[in-house]
Amino acid sequence: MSPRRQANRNSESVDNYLKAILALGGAEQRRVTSTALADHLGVAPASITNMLQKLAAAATPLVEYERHRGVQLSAAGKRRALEVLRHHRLIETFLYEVLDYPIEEIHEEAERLEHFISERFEERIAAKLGHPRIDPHGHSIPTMEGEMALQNSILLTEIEREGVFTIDSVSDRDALTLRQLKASGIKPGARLRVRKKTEAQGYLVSIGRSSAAFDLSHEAAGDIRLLAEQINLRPRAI
Amino acid sequence: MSPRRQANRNSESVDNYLKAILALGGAEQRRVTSTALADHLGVAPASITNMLQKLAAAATPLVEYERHRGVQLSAAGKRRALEVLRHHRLIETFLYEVLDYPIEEIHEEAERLEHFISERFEERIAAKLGHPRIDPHGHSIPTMEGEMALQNSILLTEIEREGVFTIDSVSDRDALTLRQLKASGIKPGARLRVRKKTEAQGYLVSIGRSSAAFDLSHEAAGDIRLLAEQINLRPRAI
DNA sequence: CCTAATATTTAGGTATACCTAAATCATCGG
DNA sequence: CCGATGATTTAGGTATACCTAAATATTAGG
Repeated sequence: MSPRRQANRNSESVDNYLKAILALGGAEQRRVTSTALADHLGVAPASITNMLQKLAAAATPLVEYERHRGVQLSAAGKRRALEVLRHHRLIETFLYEVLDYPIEEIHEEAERLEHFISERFEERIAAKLGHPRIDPHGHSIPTMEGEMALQNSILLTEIEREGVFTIDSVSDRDALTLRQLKASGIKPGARLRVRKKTEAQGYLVSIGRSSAAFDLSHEAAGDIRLLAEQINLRPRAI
Repeated sequence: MSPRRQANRNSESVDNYLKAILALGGAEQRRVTSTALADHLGVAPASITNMLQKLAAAATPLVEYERHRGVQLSAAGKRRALEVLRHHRLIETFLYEVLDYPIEEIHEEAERLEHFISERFEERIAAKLGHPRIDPHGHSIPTMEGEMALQNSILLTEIEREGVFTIDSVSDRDALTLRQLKASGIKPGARLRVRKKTEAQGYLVSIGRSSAAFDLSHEAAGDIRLLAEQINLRPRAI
């Protein structure tokens, strides 16, 4: 009857800090600055400092933190961050595959629910989906053991030469952008021809075999990753 | 990016107060005392008073409250309470039907998730389930418009005469009790023969056509409701 | 009708997770 | 190498939702 949750579970806020540190630190687990976290989480820098001090001082510290030197996840923190990320991506896959959500709506729902589902729920939806390794955005889903496949892909914004690529993933950062990209046929697995950079740091691209080209803003291009292995480079720069 | 939720949504705590007032006030919406709420929610009586004052003083009050005279839901409070109850029962049905949860585990999971699902999630699982009106415990599910069918059933503990009854619902109040009742074949739709009251306010009953009788504690009997229409009364008291 | 027991409320305190304003630290350019 | 700028932290404050202890209101029994 008590409204309290299990004492061993982190709060939603703590989960979000851990996820943010994981995301901003990248695969190499770089130290993350307070400012970057403040930006990412939409919280005042002073609040970040407070929370990091608390997370570092806990009985089992979730982060390693030194004043003015940024923060990294501890083993326990990384474990939880990956668990929440697994929840997020499994829920997204479930909403898309089982509940027929439009792809641009799965992120927001998963963002809320990821903190509250039980181990059993996680296990059941994973089983229902056949233990998927990739979510509908093309992102890899960490395993139950906290392993995550490295993303062998590069950002569209890092492309220096014209060519034809396979789209690896499209970020769920912004629902509107995602909806627009979907409408243009830009989704994981699709073929993308990069024609040239536009004056405003954007890209002129076309999809599949179509020759109809359109512009991608720099921001939208930053949401698109291309499969590194299948890159078909052309000799001249764009 | 902000960790905050929509400002118009109640907190988990508020939802739980509203649900408790709905449950304790019964179909007739009787006034509910602070003590009853304190008991039900596992919270100190002083905390109840505090919360009720806040709920009553809100811009759109969720309850009507007078010092020392108990509390009732306002129209807005009742609307939200029924929405949360609908969420609870739809989620329970979904966990049971789609995710193959054992019945004694659906309550706890639904209790957490009911506060966090969106309208879209609610609508999608309802559609997937064919807009069910009864949950796996035999409880009726409020409609999207906030209508709930009256339960035309009586508590086993109110039975005064021996007879054969159809089980209408079995409460999800306690997972252990529910598991034990399930193991004895006590579930909605089953036939229950009530033989006699035992010395300790319990009941001697048997299931289906079986003549094997067993004891139900008074507490367990309080979790079982019997279909009022189909009651087959015997002439003598038990 | 009055008092004792019980129910309820008031008062004051805690932890979480935010905030703003002010102070301090780090680093880069001259 | 030293000060200005920007990054970060400290200090002090807010709201939510709980708590305990003390005060007060209600009700029921004699």
